[in-house]
Amino acid sequence: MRSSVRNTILLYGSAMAALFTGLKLVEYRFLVKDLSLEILLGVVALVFAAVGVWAGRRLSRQRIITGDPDFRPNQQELDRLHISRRELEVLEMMARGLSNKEIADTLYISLSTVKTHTSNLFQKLEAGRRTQALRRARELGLIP
Amino acid sequence: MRSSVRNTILLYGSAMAALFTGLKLVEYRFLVKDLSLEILLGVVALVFAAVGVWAGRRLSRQRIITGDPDFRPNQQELDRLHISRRELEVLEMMARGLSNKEIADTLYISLSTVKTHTSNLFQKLEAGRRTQALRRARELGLIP
DNA sequence: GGAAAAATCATCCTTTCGGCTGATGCGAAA
DNA sequence: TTTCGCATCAGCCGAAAGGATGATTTTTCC
Repeated sequence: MRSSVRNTILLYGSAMAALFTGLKLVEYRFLVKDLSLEILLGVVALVFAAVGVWAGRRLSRQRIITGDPDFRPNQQELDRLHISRRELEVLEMMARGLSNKEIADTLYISLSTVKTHTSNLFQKLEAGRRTQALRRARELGLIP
Repeated sequence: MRSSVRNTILLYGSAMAALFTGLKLVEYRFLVKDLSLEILLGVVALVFAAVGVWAGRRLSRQRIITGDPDFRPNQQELDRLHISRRELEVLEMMARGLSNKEIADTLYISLSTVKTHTSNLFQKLEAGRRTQALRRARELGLIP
């Protein structure tokens, strides 16, 4: 697991533990009667669930559908050019008009990583900028 | 005629007149025998012809073929969006992967003018960057 | 288990892009 | 003659893109 992801999980785990401990202390210290134990646990459960959903999505980094479900990239050209699965994902995002930052946010990776992928793509497609890369990718049948 | 174009023609005209006058002076002053009059006139003719070709292209600013001779842009959409002839030309250049500077050099206009056209195109196509504009233009059938 | 490929991330720097604002001239139509 | 659309041009500024260089970790395959 990438260090930044691990750090994020550790950070959130610690934060959750601190929050839970704090709530427990509040419960013991003041013994608030109209806020029952069930409600407290419900709040904690909600917060944990939300964080879990976010962490789960980040860990899985599911592939975003490009919007043309019937299109299949030319596997032969992909193999010939040695375009990896991740590079193709970034290429599809570019084809949708996304900026590098938007691609990073969508795929839950850093801006630096996106720039590495786009730079590698430019080399493989013999392009110097994204409009050229997209034109060539379409000619080769890599994107719709 | 734009002031910059007029200035260019005046500049070249003056330069040509000065060159011709200078050659005439050289001819009278030294009477170089091994360089006949015919050769001098030939050199002058070549220079003038080259400049004339360049000036002629610049004045006419002929439309550059995009490379898909069978494609016809959707005239209905062009009219509906009020995309002018020049804006369409710039759009086609963008679709070929050219930078703004390259478009300016190709169409013999300034970088500022290209930026004005691309900005207007973005507004009409409801895009914020050229990859979005190109995607939308293709969807509307404005470019191949 | 080890090697290679893939994926990830960072930093620095230059160039390009794009928004904003402002401007002038030409040609056609009213 | 005036108005309007189009084409042209400029400058400033911040953001984004892209090249170069370097690095570590994970995944895959032998």
